[in-house]
Amino acid sequence: MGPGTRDALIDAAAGLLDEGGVEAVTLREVGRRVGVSHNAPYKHFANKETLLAAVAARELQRRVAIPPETRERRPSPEEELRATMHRYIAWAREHPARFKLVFGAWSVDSQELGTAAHSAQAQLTGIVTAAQDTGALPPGDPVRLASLFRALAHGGADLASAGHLAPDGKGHASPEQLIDDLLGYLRVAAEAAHPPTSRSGPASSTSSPA
Amino acid sequence: MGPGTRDALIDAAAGLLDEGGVEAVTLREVGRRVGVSHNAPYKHFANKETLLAAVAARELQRRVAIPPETRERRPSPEEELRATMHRYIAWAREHPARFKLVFGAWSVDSQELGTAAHSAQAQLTGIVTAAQDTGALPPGDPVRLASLFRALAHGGADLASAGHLAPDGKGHASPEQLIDDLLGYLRVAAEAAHPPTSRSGPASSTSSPA
DNA sequence: ACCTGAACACCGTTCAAGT
DNA sequence: ACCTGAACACCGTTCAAGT
Repeated sequence: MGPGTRDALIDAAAGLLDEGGVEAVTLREVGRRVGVSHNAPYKHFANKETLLAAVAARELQRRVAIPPETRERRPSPEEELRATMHRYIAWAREHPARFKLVFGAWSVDSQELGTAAHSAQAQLTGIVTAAQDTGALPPGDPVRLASLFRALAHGGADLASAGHLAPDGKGHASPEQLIDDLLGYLRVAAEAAHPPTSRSGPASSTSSPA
Repeated sequence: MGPGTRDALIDAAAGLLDEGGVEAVTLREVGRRVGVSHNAPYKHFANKETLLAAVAARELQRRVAIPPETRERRPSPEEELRATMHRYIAWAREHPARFKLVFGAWSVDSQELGTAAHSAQAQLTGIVTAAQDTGALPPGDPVRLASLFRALAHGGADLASAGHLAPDGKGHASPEQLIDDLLGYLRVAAEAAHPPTSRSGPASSTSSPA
């Protein structure tokens, strides 16, 4: 069997996606690239949407399971949060078609997609909780705070990729800058919420988990 | 001529867009609804994308020029900003296909689309500046602060419309709540930036324009 | 269990005409 | 100036076969 026709089909679809966007992904061209007939894909996927869902699931799984080497030790949870959001934005900018596919409406509900998304969500929430413990973020529901970052990064990346962020062509506000701005405001808000002058030493000392 | 074939084509395309998303907009079905042949649209638009751009431009123009009656006097610029962002989110939720079309990549660069977008941007920046004057928002570049709100509202609406915001089906964070959260954090940051205890009376007194 | 070839209904777009 | 009808190349999907 060798590489497996199914994986080859997913590979070909992903390649077409990167080259020409989702509308360039054609079952006939996918079959052509793999070297099978134009309807061989129907023996592995129910239809075109199911094949696209498989591409999205693979992309999301790869992103969640980033090799630990590249996740170098960050100096603080706040910097890890910043780096995670910047990575998210860079991914959206470098692979806009994959980004739109993964976060588009999933007509078919793939189990793979759901669990991968949930895993990414949990990972981010963990970083947010750690950043709250160091005083970089204000207290409160970490899931909600994580959603705030995720929505900002998502919207910034989407607007930027469509050219709707900078108003006059000036580099007036990159999505990365917006993330940095939010981190700055939240640090100020966190310090106002529980000032570090209260009783103990430096606020960045490790505290007990929430 | 009556209503004009061109406008009728745009109407039909908008109707199909609302009913079945962008992939339901077909030049042949548009012609069918208007009662002309399947390629009569080519006498009014260069191609399908140009017709879609006209639909997007009309939608954006309508949104920018909201009848002043509905823009009731808000008690403060902060509340006007909140209402503007909530309106944006409600629009995205009620008309997801129009939302995606307007903010998708514009392959054809329509002059109409550009100026309407610029006008919406300027309108939002004005509200932000007013909110800064009342001390509800921290000082700094108002264009950048407006981009922060716009990116958050956009991302929240997009994630919510695709079902990617609430992690467990719980109503854990609506886009509107995220906007409210951001407004709360920015108010705290604004008060920390220039505390109202400095010299003058209540911070909400009208000041000179920026 | 996997693949092929013909076929169907649908598209976007072009072109030669019509009035 | 606006519209029509035929035609072309392309799709997604189905079906009857093949091994």
